[in-house]
Amino acid sequence: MSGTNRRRITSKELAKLAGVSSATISRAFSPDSRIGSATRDRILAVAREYGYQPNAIARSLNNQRSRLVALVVNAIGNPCEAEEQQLLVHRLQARQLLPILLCCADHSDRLQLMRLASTYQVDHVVIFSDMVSMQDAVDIFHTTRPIIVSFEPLENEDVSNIRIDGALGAGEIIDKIVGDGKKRFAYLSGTKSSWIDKLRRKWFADALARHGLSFEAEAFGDYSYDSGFKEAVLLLHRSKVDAIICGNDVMAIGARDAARRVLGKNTPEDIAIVGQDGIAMAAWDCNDLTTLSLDHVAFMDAVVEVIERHEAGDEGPHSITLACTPRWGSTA
Amino acid sequence: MSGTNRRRITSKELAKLAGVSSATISRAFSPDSRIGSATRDRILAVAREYGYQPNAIARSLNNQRSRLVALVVNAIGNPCEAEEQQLLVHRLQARQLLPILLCCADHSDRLQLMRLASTYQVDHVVIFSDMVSMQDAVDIFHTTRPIIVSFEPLENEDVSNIRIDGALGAGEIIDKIVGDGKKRFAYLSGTKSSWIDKLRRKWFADALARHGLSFEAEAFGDYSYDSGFKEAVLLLHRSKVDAIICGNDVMAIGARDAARRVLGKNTPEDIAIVGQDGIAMAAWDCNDLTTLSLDHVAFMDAVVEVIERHEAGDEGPHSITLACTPRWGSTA
DNA sequence: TAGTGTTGTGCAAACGATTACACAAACGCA
DNA sequence: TGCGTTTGTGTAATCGTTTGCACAACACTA
Repeated sequence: MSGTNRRRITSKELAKLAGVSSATISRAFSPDSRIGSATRDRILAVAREYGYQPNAIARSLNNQRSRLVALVVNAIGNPCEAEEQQLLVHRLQARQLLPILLCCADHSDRLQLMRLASTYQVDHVVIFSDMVSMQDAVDIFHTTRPIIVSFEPLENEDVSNIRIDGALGAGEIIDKIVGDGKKRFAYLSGTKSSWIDKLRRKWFADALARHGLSFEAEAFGDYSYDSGFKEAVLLLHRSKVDAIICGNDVMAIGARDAARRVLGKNTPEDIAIVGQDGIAMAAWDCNDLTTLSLDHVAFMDAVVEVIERHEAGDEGPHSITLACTPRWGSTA
Repeated sequence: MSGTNRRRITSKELAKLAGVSSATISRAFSPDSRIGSATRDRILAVAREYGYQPNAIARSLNNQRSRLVALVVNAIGNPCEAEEQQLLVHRLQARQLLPILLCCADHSDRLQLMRLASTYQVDHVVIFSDMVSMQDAVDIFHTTRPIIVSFEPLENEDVSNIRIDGALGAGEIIDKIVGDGKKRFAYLSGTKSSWIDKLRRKWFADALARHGLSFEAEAFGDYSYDSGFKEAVLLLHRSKVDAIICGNDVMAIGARDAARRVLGKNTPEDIAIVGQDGIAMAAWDCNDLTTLSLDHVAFMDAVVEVIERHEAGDEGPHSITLACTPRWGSTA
């Protein structure tokens, strides 16, 4: 049991040791199957002694269920995704499902990566990344119904989705800032290409429109602190805005630091700064960010609920909508 | 090709369609195997047409290599681990290895989780978590030689390891702080049980000893901002320390906020605060933390190097040591 | 032209489990 | 006692690949 035995013992070998057939070994490890309880106990004892565990690969081949889940994400380093992934991974583990992580950073070949994962016959696929197209996901994982995290109703009826809607929350935030006397807004995007980012921007743009306002300036970062900092400096040098809505919290913190350090502007008096995501860090004393926040726990609960329905055989497609709500901090 | 076909086509079926045997299909997908290039091209064309990809589960069963890697971590939410994992996942993906994430947060049954992963016949195991004992890891993954990230030379000769040594760097930091006139030090631990934390503490304690000093106070958090904040408040209320060494950067930021907000003490004049890890956030303008920093890129390069040696058949065990160096910020 | 490689392909046996089917033993009941 | 049911176990097929072996076709060489 202790020490390294290079080879793992197989059910057939264990069968010989326990004086039964390999079928009986298998039954000893399946909770509800016809087997004498004395036999099962004996087998489990012998199995423990020799460190036997059924080979999940062989089992998957036979069952046609791998109990693997592909998680397609942009980046782990991004705190927002990290928080969500943490929650999701725990929920999966509790259900004896193992997550395979696919990280779609810019340089990697996302499609090839997804194809590779799909050859492992994953039982479920959760797409968090807005860098892969829905159609690609459906094509590549054509045996599982993917679960897509989206920000608008989907026209494709082959995917289940979790939809996130921040229109109302964005409205509340804009109302407050306009009420405080700010008039000149800028939007600092997370990426140029992301359709998620475009939608988030639209929530705020629509809210501004109701006040007869619109974004006077735009900038594009990459969701990182550094890009938030740099773009905010450029933005504030070239236009006289008094409010910046940022694509995520991390960029908002960067923008806040830039305003304070480079231009000597304080929040919320001189300039209002708003984030999006509602990561834990936003609530830290040194940040205390006003942000359009998503309840990550509810979010991941929703994902797991859809997974469970799929597991139960009800492939839907299912759709769940979650609303974002403001977190009021001292930056706006 | 587009649209959802529930069932995946098998090599035998494709063989029929292409007018060859399934063995030939297999050979078409193995880079160097005896097969006519005309046949291969034809098969690949037909395969593309029907969306065929060899089943990795079946292949793994036959090959005895799954190309799966188990990553045993404490938590993804922790920025330090997230940064490292991000780097590692990319490197694995580039080598067509897929990571399975095992998250050892407090409540989950770590051993059962590792046993589950081991049934998937993972080719490699990387243990980042100090919540699992080395012996458990070796026992459970007895067919692969685990790679352990450790902070001291290991006596167990069955594991490869990456050893992290911060003794020198800690010395530099302590020298500087003592040189600045500070005399009363506290250590704010990440956890009570972690042996990693104990070793990190020792680096600083040894350095203090060379100045004839020692830690006057201790506190225990859980590596989170909130715990850093809370414990620092308690610590500063019950003792008159003028320097706090923290178990990680996030706690250091919490402690800094607590000192500033609750007690009105500024760094580095009133109190010196030091972190450990060297996460990206430490360098943000709003933090500018002095911290004992590890080069995460070099760290993950080392992990991958060991994996590659194992893949090449040289199971070592291998050991690589990395040193931590100070990052000088404005908090100490 | 016969002899020797070399190439390309198919057959069939693994890989390590699960499970439908068959069958013997044990049991319940009239 | 005899029949029907339940219980426990074994046999063998199956899941979808890979690969050693055999063999035919072809290309060289002498």
